[in-house]
Amino acid sequence: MSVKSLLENAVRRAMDSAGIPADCSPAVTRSNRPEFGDFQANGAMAAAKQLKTNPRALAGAIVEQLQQQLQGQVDKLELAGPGFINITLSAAFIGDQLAAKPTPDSRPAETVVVDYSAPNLAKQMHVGHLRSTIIGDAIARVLTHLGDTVIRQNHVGDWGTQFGMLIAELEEQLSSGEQAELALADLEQFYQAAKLHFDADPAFADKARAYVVKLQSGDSHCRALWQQFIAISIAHNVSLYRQLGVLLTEHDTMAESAYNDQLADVVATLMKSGIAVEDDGAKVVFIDELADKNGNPSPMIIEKRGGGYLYATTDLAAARYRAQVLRADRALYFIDARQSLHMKQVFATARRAEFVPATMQLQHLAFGTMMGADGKPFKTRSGGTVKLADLLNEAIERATVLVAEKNRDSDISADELAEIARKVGIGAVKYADLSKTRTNDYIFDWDSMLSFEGNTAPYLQYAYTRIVSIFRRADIELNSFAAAIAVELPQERALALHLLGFEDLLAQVAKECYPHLLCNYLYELASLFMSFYEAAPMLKEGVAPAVKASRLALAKRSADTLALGLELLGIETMQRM
RNA sequence: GCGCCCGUAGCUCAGUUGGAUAGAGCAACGGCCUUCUAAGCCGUGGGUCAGGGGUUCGAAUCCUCUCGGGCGUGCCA
Repeated sequence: MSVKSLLENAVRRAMDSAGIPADCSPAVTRSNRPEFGDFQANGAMAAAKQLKTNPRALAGAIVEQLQQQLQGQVDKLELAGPGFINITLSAAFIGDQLAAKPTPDSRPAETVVVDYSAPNLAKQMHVGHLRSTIIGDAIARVLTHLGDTVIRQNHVGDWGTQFGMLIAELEEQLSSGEQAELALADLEQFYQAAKLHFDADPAFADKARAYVVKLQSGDSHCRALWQQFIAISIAHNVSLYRQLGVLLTEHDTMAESAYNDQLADVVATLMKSGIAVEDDGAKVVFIDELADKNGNPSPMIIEKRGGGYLYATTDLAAARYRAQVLRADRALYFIDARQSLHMKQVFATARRAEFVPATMQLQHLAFGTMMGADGKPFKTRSGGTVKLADLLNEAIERATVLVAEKNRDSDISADELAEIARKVGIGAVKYADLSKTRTNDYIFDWDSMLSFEGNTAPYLQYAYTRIVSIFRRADIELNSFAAAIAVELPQERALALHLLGFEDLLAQVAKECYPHLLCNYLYELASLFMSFYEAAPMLKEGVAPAVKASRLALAKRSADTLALGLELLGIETMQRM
């Protein structure tokens, strides 16, 4: 159990003894100033308000109980201000807690569907897909680490009207002797070519329209062309996922088209139960929960006038599949914030139709848009969308220059430098995204993410290599090292207490799906380690053996936490840089 | 019109179910390398938390209004 949970339990028991109702939180947090101890419990004040009694007296009663409960674990319990309880732990207790293996608080394992990335297969992946892909992957990793059964679902777009045009184009290029892989080597170019063709040649445009219909009615020729197109497009994406260090594979693909044969049933079910009604020729669900202030319910069309389904229909089928076939306890949707209304509509309808049980959680984890330095959506100089592949290549190129500069006099081989640059470049791009609050727009800026200073991936990677370097120099095996920890210096204490909060932090990330919390934690950890490193020599002359061992143990614990934290973010570490 | 989100230092961003004197980084300025990687550390300056009103022991945080910005809003996804 974490130190914080332990304190929360103790304070809660003390609150029981003081006659405080069970719904009052102990409100234990880390103290924000050293003079207020290590932790503070602020729950007495809120409880006093509810009970209409004197907060300081109530806090005093809690402190009295706590004195007995925390015997030996704390050095000092202080009553301050209107009813703050300041807790200073004993150094021995901190050392013992650090020596104990970090065990997560018991948390019931769940089956969690994580829906992320979801590019449209008609085109090459671009920066617009980056946030969903990176953030979703990080959360999937965290949940897996905490013991959940994670089912990744890459809900790729493979069924729009544009596919008629694309397969008609593909057919034509194949008939002129082109190989499919070559024709589709650059999807963006292929799309442009098809579009030009479509606009310039009426006969081709007619064929394209006809092919949409044929494809959707199961024509085998069109279907074969389409499958060829889809397979190559997915292969492109998977290779990008590899380069990005994202765990998605082709097996996680669950395309829109996979639900085609269920759409009629979704609509029929909703019509039959009266949840959907015919309106102006279309089949529509009117959602009262989302009504505006004038009482107009929010409409969601699930079948167009004259037939044809929409993405709402597909999303309803997917929600049902995730509940009834995948048996998920929780489904997470990492989708752009602009689709908030749509997600609310789908969730409300899926629940009302009992496609998903009331016990299953549906969460839309929205994120903002990636902006350029000018505060407008991130584009190339000529105003086009930035391809993901180009972005990653540029990141590595930029990192290569920087890494080479820093290692002008080092004996690291060219191959290893290239590997370092790759990890630094990719890590920088991912971290820049992960470290901003998910729900806000964020500004993409090469210089700040690769500046190697401040809250960046390179800083964290550097902190890690610095620790590895200590052990290498001392010729001690990092992985197997163990020693008792005795915290003495303030820098040791601060680092130790921060390390003890890791499990709590992960639990919070799993619950709220905010990777930036983990980033902030790791950045603070690295900063605290750097300060500790300056203040607490390990290998230098005159350091007593027990002190040296203790500090090395703290360093090891820091390295392990950094490495694990970065891994959960999907960011690679290295032995030196 | 209606709905959702946002507004914190010059810039980029944190800020926990309301907690004590609102924090980092960059940029600026000043220190620290014959001693574990200076991609670092220590320090200084910098704030009408968009604005008004309210709730209370206490508000960046909750309520309300105003201003400013973004996005969405019946047959694309």
